[in-house]
Amino acid sequence: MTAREMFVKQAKMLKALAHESRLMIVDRLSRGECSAGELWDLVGGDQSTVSKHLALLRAHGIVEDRREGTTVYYRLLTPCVCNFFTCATQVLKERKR
Amino acid sequence: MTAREMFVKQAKMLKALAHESRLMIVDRLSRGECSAGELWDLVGGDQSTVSKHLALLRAHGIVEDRREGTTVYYRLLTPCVCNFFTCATQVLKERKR
DNA sequence: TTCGTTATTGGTCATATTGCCATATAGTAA
DNA sequence: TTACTATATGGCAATATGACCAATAACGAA
Repeated sequence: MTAREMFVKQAKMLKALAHESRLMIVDRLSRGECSAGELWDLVGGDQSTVSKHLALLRAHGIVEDRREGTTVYYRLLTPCVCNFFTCATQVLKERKR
Repeated sequence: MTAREMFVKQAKMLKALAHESRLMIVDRLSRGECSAGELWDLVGGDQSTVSKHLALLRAHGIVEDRREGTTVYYRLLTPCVCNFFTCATQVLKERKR
């Protein structure tokens, strides 16, 4: 893989995370599995909008789902995405100086 | 600051990074200061496009510039953004499993 | 089967992002 | 001043993204 291809992949990953609602979802999932409904309660707005955010995260391999009856539970596929929060917090903190 | 506001800020930061060309720029700057022209050579495309990417990074406090004659040098304002690369690499590696 | 609940998908519109062209600005040198 | 180099900005068209509404699908219970 060329360096450029690597940057393209990384950019796609970042884009998949770079949204307020999706960050909320990831943050919540970092504390454990959670149903789509609960995530909707958390994020607000239209239910289909939240579902689409989940679909996007799924498409990028950030979350996985499992169905139990009518309920779909989501969990982080790669818990290390939480490192992004640590990074982002650090950067925002730096900026204040 | 509410949790939501925090997510909004983090999302903006991630968006500012979430582009192939801007990642290339940040990666290059992580190895030291560099002129706009050199960054253009690196990234390719139109000069004004690269300039706009730089302006965006500047607007988000990710890079700083300094002018020396007609040349403008850029550097990372918050070197810790490099942590994002480490994170992203980890996540992409995890996905392959 | 039909009903009710939960979640996803399709359609559409508004807005944001990106890239290129042309132009403008900042600085140096003659 | 003019000419030249290095960068930045304005404008526009193409594309991408996000939010909502409506319709659909998946499942359990009756």
